[in-house]
Amino acid sequence: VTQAPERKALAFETIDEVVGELRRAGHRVSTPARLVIEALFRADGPVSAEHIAGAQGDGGTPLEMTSVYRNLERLQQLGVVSHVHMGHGPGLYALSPGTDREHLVCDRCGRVTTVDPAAFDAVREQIREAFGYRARFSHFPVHGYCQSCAEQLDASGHGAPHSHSE
Amino acid sequence: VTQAPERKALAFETIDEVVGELRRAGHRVSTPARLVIEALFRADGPVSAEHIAGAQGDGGTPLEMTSVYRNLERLQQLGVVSHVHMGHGPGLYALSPGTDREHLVCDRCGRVTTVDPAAFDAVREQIREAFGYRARFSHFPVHGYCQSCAEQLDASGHGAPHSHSE
DNA sequence: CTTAGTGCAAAACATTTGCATTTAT
DNA sequence: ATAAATGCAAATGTTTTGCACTAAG
Repeated sequence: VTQAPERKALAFETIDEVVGELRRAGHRVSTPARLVIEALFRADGPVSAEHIAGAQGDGGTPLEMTSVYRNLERLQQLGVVSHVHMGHGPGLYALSPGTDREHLVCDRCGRVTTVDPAAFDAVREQIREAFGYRARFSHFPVHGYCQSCAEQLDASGHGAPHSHSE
Repeated sequence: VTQAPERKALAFETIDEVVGELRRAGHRVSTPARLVIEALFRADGPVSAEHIAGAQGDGGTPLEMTSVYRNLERLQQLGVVSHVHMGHGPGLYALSPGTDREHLVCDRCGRVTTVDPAAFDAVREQIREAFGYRARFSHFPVHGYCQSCAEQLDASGHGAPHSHSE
């Protein structure tokens, strides 16, 4: 299933690197800004703005949501951060190449399968050939039916009797 | 690029068919319910709840949003309707197999390319082989970079300098 | 008759905006 | 000193919920 990696867009490895990127772009680096960045580095996957607001290492005052959003926006503009949507919840933010986790969600049973991005290389390549697009399946999860649900549906005749509301 | 179709889940062709499906499931069919269904049949693509509320053929009172949502929910439960998300706007609803339009959106220039679902058959097949999933790329658009943006980014070195905020 | 479905008002939720104040530079 | 970024409050847009009332069966 797994293909050759070939990752390229170099990730930001340290907080200072990101801070530097901010300054290079003419931004100031305030305390909330730094805390947002720290939270992103501390996170082990995409996290919500809310999570970031409450996630200071020191147990200090939670960040203002406003400030979190403004910082995330700024960081996204710089390409340092990107966000994904899982289901209908809030957007989830992560340091840029960190969002590269592909999710397959079953519209019937709700099962979520997380796969290594490399597993999609062949698919991505095919899309590139067909449409010229460099697809990235990480912004939104890939929806569909998992094997067992697909089989059950095939058996039962009609279309999509249930749907996990998602 | 295009593969053999092999569509299967039979669509609902008439309003009465849908009404019948509702009753079969033990639901009553009120005037708002009927108007929502009519609006979906009248629509030529996925439409927002708001659109449906204001879209009666007769220029009567607009539907209650509440009622529209409740009916859409019910219809989704029955598999008659499904919804998709385009960008960060409201959910867009359509009669079930009607949402089968694949969208490629460029994260940089915002360009949206709509392609026939058949164009994705090869990709879908590959995913089926690799993960057992029957993928459906229509619930969320496929994100990525269009050819020209990808080329510009390749040229300029680093990761993702802009992003259309999406 | 019965109760599913409605209408209306209000809440919930994620996010954005305005503006006076703070603060990084 | 200057203007970027904050904090707070209020608005936005989408969807959900509570509840008394209406109407579909």
